[in-house]
Amino acid sequence: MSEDRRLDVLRAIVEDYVATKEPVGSRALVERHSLGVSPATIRNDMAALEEGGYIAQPHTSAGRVPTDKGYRLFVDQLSTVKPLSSPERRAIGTFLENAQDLDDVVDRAVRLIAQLTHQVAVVQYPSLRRSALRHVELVPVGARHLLVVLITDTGRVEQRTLELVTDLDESVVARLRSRLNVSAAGRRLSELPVALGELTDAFAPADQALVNAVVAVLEETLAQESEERVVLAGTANLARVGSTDVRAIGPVLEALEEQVVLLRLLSEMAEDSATVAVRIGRETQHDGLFETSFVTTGYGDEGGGSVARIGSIGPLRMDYPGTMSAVRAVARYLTRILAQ
Amino acid sequence: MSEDRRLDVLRAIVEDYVATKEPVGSRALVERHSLGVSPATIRNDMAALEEGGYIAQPHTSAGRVPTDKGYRLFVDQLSTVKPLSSPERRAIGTFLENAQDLDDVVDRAVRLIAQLTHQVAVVQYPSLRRSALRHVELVPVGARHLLVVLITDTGRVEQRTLELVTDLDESVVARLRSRLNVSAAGRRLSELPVALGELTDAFAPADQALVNAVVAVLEETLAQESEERVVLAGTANLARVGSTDVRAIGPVLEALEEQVVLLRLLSEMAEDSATVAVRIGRETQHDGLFETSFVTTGYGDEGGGSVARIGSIGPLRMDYPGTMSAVRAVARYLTRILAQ
DNA sequence: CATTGGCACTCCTGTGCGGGGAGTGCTACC
DNA sequence: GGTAGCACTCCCCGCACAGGAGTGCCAATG
Repeated sequence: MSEDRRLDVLRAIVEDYVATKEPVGSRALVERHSLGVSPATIRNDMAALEEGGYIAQPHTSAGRVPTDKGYRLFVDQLSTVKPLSSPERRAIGTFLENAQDLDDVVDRAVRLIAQLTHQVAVVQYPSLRRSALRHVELVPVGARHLLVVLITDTGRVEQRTLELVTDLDESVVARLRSRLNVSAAGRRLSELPVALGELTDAFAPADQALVNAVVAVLEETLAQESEERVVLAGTANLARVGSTDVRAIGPVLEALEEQVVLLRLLSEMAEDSATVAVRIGRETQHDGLFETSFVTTGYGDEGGGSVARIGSIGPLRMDYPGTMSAVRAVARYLTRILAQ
Repeated sequence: MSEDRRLDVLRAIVEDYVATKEPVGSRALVERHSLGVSPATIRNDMAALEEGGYIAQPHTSAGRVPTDKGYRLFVDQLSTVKPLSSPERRAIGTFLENAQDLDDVVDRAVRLIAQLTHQVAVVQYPSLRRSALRHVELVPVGARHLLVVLITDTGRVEQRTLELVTDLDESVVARLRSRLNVSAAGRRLSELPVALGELTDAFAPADQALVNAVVAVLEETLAQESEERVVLAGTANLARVGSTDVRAIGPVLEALEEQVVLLRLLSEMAEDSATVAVRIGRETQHDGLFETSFVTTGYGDEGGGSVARIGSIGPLRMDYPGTMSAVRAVARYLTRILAQ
């Protein structure tokens, strides 16, 4: 029994099942793929694959369906990259080119992925900690409130309101503003604490409370993991005809609304060595996503690490090669756009 | 035949149908509500109600179900306000109190509505045009790009990038910034064009291009209807058990992703005279929402007009009184929070 | 004249049954 | 190892049938 053919059979099963959404039998397999052997032979291979846990049958005398393990093998070794069609490439380019600001870019990107993959798209905003600071603005609001606005090189804007115990002195605020921008601009947010450390000493004791409060807000803002934002699109694709029934999509929607779940997955996948990371079924480690797969990749590369991730979530029986190449293509364009 | 009782019957039908999700027959009606008459009498009333288009039967020999028109009558005349339980009130207060900034407030509010109504929640960001300007910031980015940041009194922050044909002169930028803030701060954005009109004259001819560009960006930003943002939560509630089947929720999700549809509805409903506006079924004028109802109300009152709207979308057979009071309660708290 | 009890009628729903078909596993054979 | 044949399993589909809920109508009544 040839080992190679057995893998061919697995690949054929995955492809057919993805295409037809129905368990695939030995006869259909030899008819649709020129394997050069008889159904009986395929049946032997299938028995071996089932023994190995790569495929399973929903019930006796039904065709076979890939298991999580089967998809995993397919993704790791059997799938070939599927290049996008040139109209698709062009569409990506023109669609993203015309964006106005960061919100717009993110919005367009997420819709684009949803449209290309016909699945749920996820785009993570550029991480605060990995961005560089462009500008800090302090805006007094009334006598005892100060609005702190951060602007990063990726175009992200964050704001915080600060409540003070003493009245504001506009000249102190102005000095602090210019100091902050001198010592902080251009730096990674993760390096900020060091840069801000000595700042306090430059001010009169009476004003140090203000300075410390502002510095604390800055540090707190960039430390907050929770400040990571993700945007979704294409959730309507979950309800496509022929998909699983209604009770299956409820838990998925719940999981997607729990941004915590998505953020955990995204950060875990950032550790993967592969450029395009894939989590299949139970690998997601989350109940609501046991029957879905998650394909992500980083964007906004800057000498190694990426600034955040984008991805697509779909059924176990998704078009892995197509999804992977779509996600990667959009990530490349995104990286290029953000570099400007 | 008493007209009053006929309305009682309609109310009972709506309430029972909402509670049981099943067509309600004449016998069940007399058993569950003490109407004091026999099923036969009720049947006569039902025939009249059906004649009037308020109820319908899915098929011969089934119970009756309210029509859009029936729900409308129920909402307009038959429902009584259902006050929230005091734990609910307290939960709203404490949940919203702890918000940090505008994004946080909006996020909490939308989740809160979703949780209270067990439906899809919608929160619209404070309208730019109806807000007052608190501060304008100009941040040079490189030599020929200028980041324009608007901060409103509702805490909303908007940004635009401006591309210039000449190099920036920092001193001109500084003068423009202070001028802008003097003449624009505290004003309604809708009044801005007037205030900005004469600004150009105060600058040297060489700098007027810059001034005009910035003014143009400001005007454009606040004119853009499309800049209205809405946030959703609770979409998983669409897939609750016992709800309509899977093909019914697809179109709804699509409609919800089309923010345009929501924005149109929200602005239409702002015209309604009632404080809490309701759109039932086909009244939404949108295919995807023909089997849903939309309950909204304004928040952030300022002498008449509200600053934006919040609402909840659910099935035709929703708990209208409960939804209406929940939405109204959250709006009140929101208004109070934003006033600070 | 509104109300009521009775009754025939309609139509949905659940269930059991049988045939057809797809697919498998096994065995004997090349 | 690969192949052909064959018996077996089990799903799916259509169908008939009984049960039941609910209605509409009619005649009787206060």
